[in-house]
Amino acid sequence: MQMAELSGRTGVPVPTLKYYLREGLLMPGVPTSATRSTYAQEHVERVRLVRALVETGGLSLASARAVVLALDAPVKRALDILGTAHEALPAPGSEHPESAEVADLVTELGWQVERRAVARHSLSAALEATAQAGVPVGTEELRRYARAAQTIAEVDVQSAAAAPDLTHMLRTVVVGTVMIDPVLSALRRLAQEHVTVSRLAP
Amino acid sequence: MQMAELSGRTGVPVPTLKYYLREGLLMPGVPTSATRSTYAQEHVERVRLVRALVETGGLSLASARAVVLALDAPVKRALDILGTAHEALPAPGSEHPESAEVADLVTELGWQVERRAVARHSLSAALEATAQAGVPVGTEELRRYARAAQTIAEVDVQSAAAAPDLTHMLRTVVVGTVMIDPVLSALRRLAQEHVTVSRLAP
DNA sequence: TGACATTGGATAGTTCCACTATCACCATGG
DNA sequence: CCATGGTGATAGTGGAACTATCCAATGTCA
Repeated sequence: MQMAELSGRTGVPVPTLKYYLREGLLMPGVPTSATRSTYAQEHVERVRLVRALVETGGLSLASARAVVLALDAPVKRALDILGTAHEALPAPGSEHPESAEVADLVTELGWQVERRAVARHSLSAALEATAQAGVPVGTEELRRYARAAQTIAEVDVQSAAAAPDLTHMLRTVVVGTVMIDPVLSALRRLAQEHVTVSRLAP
Repeated sequence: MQMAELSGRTGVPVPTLKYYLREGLLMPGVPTSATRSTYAQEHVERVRLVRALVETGGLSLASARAVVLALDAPVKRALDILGTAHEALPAPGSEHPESAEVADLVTELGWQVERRAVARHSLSAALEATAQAGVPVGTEELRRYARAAQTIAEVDVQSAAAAPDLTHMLRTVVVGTVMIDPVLSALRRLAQEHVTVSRLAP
């Protein structure tokens, strides 16, 4: 397969594929001559992955590149996978200091989370922003959200554990972490409607 | 308070405030002369809300405007609030057709959700994109995510129900729907680490 | 009173991102 | 053998979100 067919199968225009090549989002094909290369199924999958990350996951091209680079790197131990994944993913508010509220939450729930985990900063920043927006999250609500997040994480980890090898496991964790967020967001809105309707019109 | 002080209190530069004024994101102050207006606390709150929606919620300025317009409109019945909120919020993939998988999920869980609810399309699009990214969500996983989403939605609805009046209720629902997503995302990553660590190193 | 800063309103310019177009040159296949 | 399509390089486009400049009118303070 060469460029035109890759374009046809993915729905991405040729100039854009060239751009992705330049930007390191798509690995080069195998050159068959000075001016020709062929591409394989893995290129099709890569392009589809990039588009999914960008369009649905809301990543910038730069973040998408970090993700695919992480996927290409070899994996040593299962324990490293989550760290690699969370490093490769964009962490909004990573420069925000951790709030006491977050520290309390983590210890109170007995969660085993590194003191320097970026997600602590992200959570602090998100809570701060929510308060700035005029609708602060109460302690009790936060606790209930956290418990729901834990059941979600258990599903995540089980799915990842079902992967046949470490490479697939990394892929499941990285891609899942990015792509399931929109799924959860849509499910939440659906559930909001159900809960509201069943309360007001039982 | 005039423009310079509004800028000082919010940390937003004066030219940007003028821009927000032009774009209808910030309501005009009360003019005290041909070339001067004064701003009040509500303006400070509005600016902070807009910045929170844009920076943390990830909304475009256009979406943020739709949100603040919705907040300014009067509310008639509590039942309309969720509809108003979901209309004002951006719905990724709203043009995507609803998949059979989503229809099945909703009926199977007994969720009372309008046939034409946009969240159905958003969910279909998100699931499709996840599959395109090479990590499809299994039926069983989806069901478990959905149940977790329902507990989250119950917290959402309870928080909203605690509002003193319909205006505050609308505010809680709209802002909460946008701003809690990042909170949940961060909680999920924290929980992933906890679950992983307690599995691998019990 | 007069110097100076600030405001509102208008218009134009900048930066970044994600493409998209064009060009010159080359290789293959019918 | 030459039209078709590929390659790499360079340049251009369009949208979003600011940012800068200018102006005349108006406050503020020495």
